[in-house]
Amino acid sequence: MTAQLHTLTTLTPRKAPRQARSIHTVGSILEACIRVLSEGGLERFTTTRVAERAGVSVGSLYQYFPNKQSLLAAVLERHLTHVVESIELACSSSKAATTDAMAHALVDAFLTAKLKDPETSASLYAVAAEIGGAAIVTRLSQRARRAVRSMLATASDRRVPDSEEVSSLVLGALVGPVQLLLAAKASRRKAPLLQEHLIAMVSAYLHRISTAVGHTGQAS
Amino acid sequence: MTAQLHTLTTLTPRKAPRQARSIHTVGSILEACIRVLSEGGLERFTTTRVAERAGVSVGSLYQYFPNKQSLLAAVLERHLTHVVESIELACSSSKAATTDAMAHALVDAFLTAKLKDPETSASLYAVAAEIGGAAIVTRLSQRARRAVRSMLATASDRRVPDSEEVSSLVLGALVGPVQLLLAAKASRRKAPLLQEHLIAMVSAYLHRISTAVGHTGQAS
Amino acid sequence: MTAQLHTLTTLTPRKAPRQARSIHTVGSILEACIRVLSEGGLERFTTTRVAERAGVSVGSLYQYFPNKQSLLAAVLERHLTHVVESIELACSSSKAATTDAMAHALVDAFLTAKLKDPETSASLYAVAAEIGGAAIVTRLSQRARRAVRSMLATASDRRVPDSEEVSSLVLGALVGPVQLLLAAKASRRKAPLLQEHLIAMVSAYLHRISTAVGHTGQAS
Amino acid sequence: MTAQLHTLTTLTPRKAPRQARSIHTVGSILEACIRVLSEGGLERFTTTRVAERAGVSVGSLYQYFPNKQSLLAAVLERHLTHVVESIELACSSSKAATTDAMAHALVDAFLTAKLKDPETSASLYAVAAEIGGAAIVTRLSQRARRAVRSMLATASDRRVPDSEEVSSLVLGALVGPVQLLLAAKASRRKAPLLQEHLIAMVSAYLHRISTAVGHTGQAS
DNA sequence: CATGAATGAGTCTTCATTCAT
DNA sequence: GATGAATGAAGACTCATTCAT
Repeated sequence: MTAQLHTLTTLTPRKAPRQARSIHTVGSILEACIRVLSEGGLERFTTTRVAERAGVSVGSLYQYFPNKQSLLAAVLERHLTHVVESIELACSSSKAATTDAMAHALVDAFLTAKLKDPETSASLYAVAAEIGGAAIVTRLSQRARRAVRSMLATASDRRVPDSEEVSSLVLGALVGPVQLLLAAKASRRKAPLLQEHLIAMVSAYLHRISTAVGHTGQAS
Repeated sequence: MTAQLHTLTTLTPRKAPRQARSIHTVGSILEACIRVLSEGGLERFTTTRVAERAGVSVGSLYQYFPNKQSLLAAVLERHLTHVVESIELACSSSKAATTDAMAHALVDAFLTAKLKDPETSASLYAVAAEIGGAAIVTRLSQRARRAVRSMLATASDRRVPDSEEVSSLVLGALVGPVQLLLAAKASRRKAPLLQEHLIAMVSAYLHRISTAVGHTGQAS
Repeated sequence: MTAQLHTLTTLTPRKAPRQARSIHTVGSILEACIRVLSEGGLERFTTTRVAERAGVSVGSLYQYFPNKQSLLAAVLERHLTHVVESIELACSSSKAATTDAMAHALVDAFLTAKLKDPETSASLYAVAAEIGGAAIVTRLSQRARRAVRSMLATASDRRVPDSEEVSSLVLGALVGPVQLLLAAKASRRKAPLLQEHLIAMVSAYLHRISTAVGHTGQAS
Repeated sequence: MTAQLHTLTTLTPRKAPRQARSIHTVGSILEACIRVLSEGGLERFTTTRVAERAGVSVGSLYQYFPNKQSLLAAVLERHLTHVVESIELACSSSKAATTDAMAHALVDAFLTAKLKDPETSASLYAVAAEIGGAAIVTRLSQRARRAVRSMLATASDRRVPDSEEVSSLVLGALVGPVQLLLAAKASRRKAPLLQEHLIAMVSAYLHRISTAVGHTGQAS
């Protein structure tokens, strides 16, 4: 944890791996990051340990990542990107659906993405809370918000007010409960029940803030 | 960030400060922790710096706290305890109220407690995500859940199903959006709008999962 | 040899040693620097080795010197300051003397200072040639030039043109031969002969560029 | 700056480049050394960087030079050899001339060689001060001394005592001032003035230590 | 022969913790 | 009890050198 981590050094990978061997190396390094992170948290996350776990030398690690911070950034980015892409997919697939269907699709996508590898998700919270992590979170959550917002604008049954607040809140309402669940390490078992309630909550919220449209719509 | 932090040494303060001077010392140390944390994050959090900021020597610091980890634990505990107590107060004050009033009171209490000192709240997320932090979070969130749950059982207008899930979800739904807000460092400005939406969401959710009771109940 | 050494970090000692113990520590660290430098040159000069030789821990070393570079700077500065002060003393003592006496005093002072501890002098050439070293050399050689210049202005027998060039050249003419001598590791033995020739050279040079004054002056 | 540099492995190029391509490669590597040295000093001098700048792979570099040290040795040797050859040429051209002419020719040759590429000269001082460098300097300065000595023996106007000391001093008197000039980075501008003074000094010195010969000799 | 990915010993530097004063 | 100098284990990162392709 030297001072350099705070200076705005490049966090992007040092060289794009072209050769098959390189790709494999980078891949196993990122895998190792996750493993090391799950095992001992951010505190036990050292470049040496990552290299060991990845089966490469520290030197090789530094050939692809300029510093420790960039490793964490890469892992976090990869994970969040996956989650956001799931959300984006769900959102674009649910365009012109009812708000209930949207709530269902969104919750489904988020839970599936987040709980597929609970260990990874859980261990990345610490990374997200770090100095460099916040920026990544902010950037990607914005992408997710945009997706949600443009989906909501197409709801077939109701007119949802088009505000930044709504998508923020919907996503936040998903993030919070899941985080608490993961912190308690009781993920798998409780997931189905959580899903049901989350859908209820999002759906109810959307009803509450929107107005019915079409021939047979009714207010909440 | 050395290994010592992981050995499960005592995290509780070394001695209960009885004398006035001691109480003051401990207080200023904890204040210093917050300041150091806000300034440089967990990464720049060192015992030396805390002692400096607190105006005491490292030696004295170690007289009251057995190790660095215990400092962080104490700060996190103090903060979360304050938040939970606010929630408990709101919950006990709102017993026998309507679910809408409950939603209002709960959101109010939580937002007030969390956004009073946004810097502190924000910097403690990293601490909470650390290995030792999760336990504290889990423990105190349980206390909060219990408070919410027993409040909901007394709702005057509706019968809310008495499940662990509901209180978890309600709290989670508060935690998530606030965390995203704090991460984006846009706390103060957006707070009122967030409050309104959070109340709407919680209230709508409680309506959705509950059934009306009494002479003038109506379905959601 | 990490990148930090190039950034203009503070090279001044970290804290002024007040207590007796501290003074001793700083002293032994500087002594150790010299020893390490003589033994293995700049290349083998590592903070660990210096600490070892000084009989202190690396941590202590870093309590007094912010980084490796500052150690080198301190040693070089100390050595050159000593040499310059010898020169200044000789110059002020020889004011109003003849140019021959001046040449004699100057050469004497310089040789004595430089050859008292030949190992130290020799090992510091590498340090002087380093990035940070050049600045120190330039600064202190300027001080020496000023001393020489103001001495020459007072010559009793001749009028020496008052130019920057002259003092530069005189000093340079001392530095060069001594450096070659030290590089050849044949210092002690050849010193007396060198001294004689250096005096001859400086004296002849001063005669050549100056004009006689007083009742019986004659041109060179 | 690792330990390997000290093991006394061969410092001579690995194979004599016979083929045109090899010659070119070696040449560009040495050029690259100079550039790298000028840019970042000895500290930033790495084999990777040299290879990069030379447009060859590290592997190729190691085909021609057994280790990093040998690169530095080669560059220093090349530079000093050039300087010495200039001196030798001047000395052999000035045989049987007057001491004044000799002084003039010598100073001219030295300054021209040293100040042609001031950056190179300046950056090589650090190399010369390194462990391996001293030997090269000593060896080549001996060659220069020999040239000067045998020139002085043929002076037409004066009888210069034939001692090792004299040539040492004359050369040292050139080296010192030039080094100080280069360290101050004020090379070009001050060069003419320095030249004049150096000639005056060397010439005056030679007069002082020699005796006039022939029909029209006069004392100093 | 050329390449450049991989290696890992070795460096600097920090910081939690202790303990003599 | 208070102090803060001393400790040294541990971590991030570099770079000379090798060798499989």
